[in-house]
Amino acid sequence: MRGPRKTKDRRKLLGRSGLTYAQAVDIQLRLAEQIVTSPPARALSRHHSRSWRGGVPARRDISLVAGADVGYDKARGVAVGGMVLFSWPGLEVVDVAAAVAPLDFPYVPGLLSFREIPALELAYCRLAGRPDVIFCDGQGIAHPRRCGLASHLGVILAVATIGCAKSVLVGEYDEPGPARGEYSPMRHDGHVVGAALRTRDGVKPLYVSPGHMMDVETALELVLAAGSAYRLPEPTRAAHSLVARIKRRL
DNA sequence: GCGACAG
DNA sequence: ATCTTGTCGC
Repeated sequence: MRGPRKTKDRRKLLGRSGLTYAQAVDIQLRLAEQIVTSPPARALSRHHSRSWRGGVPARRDISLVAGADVGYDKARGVAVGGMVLFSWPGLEVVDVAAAVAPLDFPYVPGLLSFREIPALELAYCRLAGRPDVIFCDGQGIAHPRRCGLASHLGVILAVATIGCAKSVLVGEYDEPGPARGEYSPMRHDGHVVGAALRTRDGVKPLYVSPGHMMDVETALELVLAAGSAYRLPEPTRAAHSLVARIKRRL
């Protein structure tokens, strides 16, 4: 017997999660119905409450943001979740939190959230403050069932989220222009589910999609305002390095 | 049946 | 994601 055995049995339990593929899919379908597609406190901000401080757009409805990421320790069979809290729009680190959780769910395309959310939820609870928006490493609604990691996390935590993926899961798009800020919509099933955004000149685009309490335009605006030195927004980048740091200490 | 497939 | 140093390019 050789080659990667597929998880074709939708009735077979996935890892030690106690969930079958079919059950996980049902959960996503229910979560997707709870996704709010408009940004938080929209009436208070929007075009008029915007001001500029240090070149970063400020919004009255956002004073704290967070970056989230997860890393794995295959040997120990655990997932390390990390969250970094930032002031907004100043982008100063306010707090960091990490958590280790058992890795009981396998990596299955389309079901990533079940594998990473346990560690993220725990790290979130350990955070000193409550972010108004969380930048996640993965898809939001740019997902087969409109329930990627960012959407799933946003709904269960009741927090606005944005999916910042390094590669595509689903959706078609035209290559955006080469300059930072240029983007092109990603479509799936006849819907715009996100956008391929050039966060740095001449670099591979970042795939941005709304998670929860978010829309594409606001997501793009916030991602661009959350960093310009690297392809990934600062919050997500900080969370990634935090996780890497924690993993070494194990 | 043949590819594609977040992290 | 993870295994891993140096190296080619702007």
